[in-house]
Amino acid sequence: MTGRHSPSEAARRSGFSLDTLRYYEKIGLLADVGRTSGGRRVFTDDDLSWLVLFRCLRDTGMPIAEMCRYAELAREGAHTAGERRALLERHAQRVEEQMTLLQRQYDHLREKIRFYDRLT
Amino acid sequence: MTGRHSPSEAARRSGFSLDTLRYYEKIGLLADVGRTSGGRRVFTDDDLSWLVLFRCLRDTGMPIAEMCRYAELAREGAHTAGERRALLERHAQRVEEQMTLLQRQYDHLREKIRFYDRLT
DNA sequence: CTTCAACCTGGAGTGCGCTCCAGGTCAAGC
DNA sequence: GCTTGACCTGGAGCGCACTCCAGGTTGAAG
Repeated sequence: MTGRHSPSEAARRSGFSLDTLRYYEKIGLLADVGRTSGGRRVFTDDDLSWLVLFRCLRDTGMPIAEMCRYAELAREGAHTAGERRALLERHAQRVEEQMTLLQRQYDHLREKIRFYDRLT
Repeated sequence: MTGRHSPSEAARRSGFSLDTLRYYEKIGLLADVGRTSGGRRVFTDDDLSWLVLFRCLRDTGMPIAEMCRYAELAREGAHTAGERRALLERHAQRVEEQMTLLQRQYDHLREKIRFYDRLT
């Protein structure tokens, strides 16, 4: 149940590269990653969940500094839950704006393509 | 009718900074920008249309190199219209994928926020 | 026991897209 | 004529998020 995953598996399942996983650990985004006796990383299911969240946040354009802030809050304990929620909510609102803009510019783009179609 | 616009106006209307406008000219994205006798840039309505298009392409994540390619094709004349259309179509398809991913990750994010709501 | 792919570390390098700066020029309003 | 703010050039610098590298270690399979 409590799965133990190799670096390459964590990379495959999260969509991050091995270098990125190491980088995320180095900057303190991913803390306390376990090791085998030989020094190799072991990712728990919990680590995997964090990576999936990071994937979500990165894909929606959150800067790494803000993900660090979120992770830090989580490490501070349950009493930061409100602040964490607020951070995510603010981000979600930015994403909504981003989606609106993207849709609008996509429409412009399609319009432009139709212009070429009328040309032929 | 054939408007002549100052750099600051072009910046305001396109959403690019003055430095970015100069940069776009330097790399050849925006070609043949007019000058006053004193050496100041004068942007035509046509230049403005290009800037609006670049704004659209940038907002949808097209790399500058690809915008250069597009602009170059346009300069080559009408016989490149098909290739230009294809370039925009490929880009539009990438944007669609981007929108799908963004929507999916936004849903995850909202789910995560609901998790905090159930906590209180 | 050997092999070899996966993994390790610290640190340097990369690509992108601007952004800033110094040191000057231009032109509209007083 | 003077001031002042917008503008000019060439080139350096920056922030972000990785990505790559050298040189070494580990551990499962045969």
